[in-house]
Amino acid sequence: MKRVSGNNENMHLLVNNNLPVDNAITLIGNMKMTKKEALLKAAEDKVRQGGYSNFSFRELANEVGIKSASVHYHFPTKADLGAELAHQYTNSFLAALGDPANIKASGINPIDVYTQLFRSALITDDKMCLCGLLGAQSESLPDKVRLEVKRFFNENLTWLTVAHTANGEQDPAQAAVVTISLLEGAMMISKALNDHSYFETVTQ
Amino acid sequence: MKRVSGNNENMHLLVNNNLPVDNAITLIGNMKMTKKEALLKAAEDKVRQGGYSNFSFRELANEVGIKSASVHYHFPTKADLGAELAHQYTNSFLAALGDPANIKASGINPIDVYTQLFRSALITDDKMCLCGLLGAQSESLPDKVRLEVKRFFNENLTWLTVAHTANGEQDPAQAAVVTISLLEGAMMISKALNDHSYFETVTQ
DNA sequence: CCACGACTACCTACTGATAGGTAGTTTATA
DNA sequence: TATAAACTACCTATCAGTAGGTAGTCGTGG
Repeated sequence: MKRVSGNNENMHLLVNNNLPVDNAITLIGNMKMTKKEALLKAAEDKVRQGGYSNFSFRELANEVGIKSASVHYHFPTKADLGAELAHQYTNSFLAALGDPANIKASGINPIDVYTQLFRSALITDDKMCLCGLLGAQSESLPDKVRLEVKRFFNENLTWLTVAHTANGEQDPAQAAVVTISLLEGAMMISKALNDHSYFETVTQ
Repeated sequence: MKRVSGNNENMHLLVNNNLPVDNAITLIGNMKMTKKEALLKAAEDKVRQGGYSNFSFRELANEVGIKSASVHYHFPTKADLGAELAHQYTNSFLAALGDPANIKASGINPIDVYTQLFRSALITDDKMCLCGLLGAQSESLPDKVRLEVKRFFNENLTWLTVAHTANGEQDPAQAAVVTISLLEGAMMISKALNDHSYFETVTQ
């Protein structure tokens, strides 16, 4: 097992990352992360390809190099893993967006920033939006996962409404729903037809 | 087992439906259908709620009143069932749409007809578009299923391009992608937030 | 008589989950 | 400073349940 004892350098690193000081740190694809982080990353890939049932504890465990039973140490149930995954995805997404008012103040259209984040999710990763896919299969999700997916869309609609307000739209709330619908739909079609140019066509 | 022998009335019915004359006819929810049709209907409900992995042969068999092994008589593999499901869904969808030129000629905007078909899919059934959900999880589908999903979107884009051309749009191909993106996206958000009013907001 | 549409009876693989255990680390206490 | 208690991050072994799929059987209708 790879363990890193708490010397001065990586003590600093660990504290900055809010990690338990003695957590096992593993190298996964040149990225330092805890097993828990690695599990979430592996799960994200699977879910963004095929939805909630497209990952299993065994698969994730194999990919990060532990046993499936040990995954239950980090996430008591599959629903817990799914909920935490959606929660962190939403947080990262919002963090990457930044504050729409600040963006507007710096002379940039926040809707372009929003569109660009969707674009990079599709182009860089070649995968669907995690919460888009989960939202579509909302009916079959465990409650706590569905709740986190709802949070994603509510937070996004709030952000977009502020952005459209800053842009002086006459109906910013409606514009927000239209924007997110268009982007999620364009993503879906690009994935279904395996051709990213559909996304570009829509966002032009 | 409920069987209806081929008397004169339903002989007529069967021939009109292109069914093998001696197929076992079952009453499922006041609807006369063969076991095969009933299996497809049951699968459609499941898939439109949770995607391709949201149905199993055992579940379908229970719902139509046969054994899971017997499902293999109608559909050798799960992929065969999924592909035929998507194929028939596409055909029904296109048939319900009709000819965009004829619609336009009768003084109706074909895009309104298209929107209305999506609306009734969402409102009447309270479910996602089958191929929308499958398209989002395209990466994890068996080849023959993915191919049928592609066909759905290609046929829809063709229909919409003709419709927008009839409407005199300057870029009918782009308008087609925008229309389907908007509707699939609005469906996704309405399902995720469990509120059909988002669909109405977008289509206004 | 024979094909159709079921059936019984399996199989192997995999699912999420649990119980109980271990080596090492940290913290509290006396 | 020594020791006890608690915690971390795993492990092995096992469970009952379910997945899709196969082989072979059989009654009924045309």
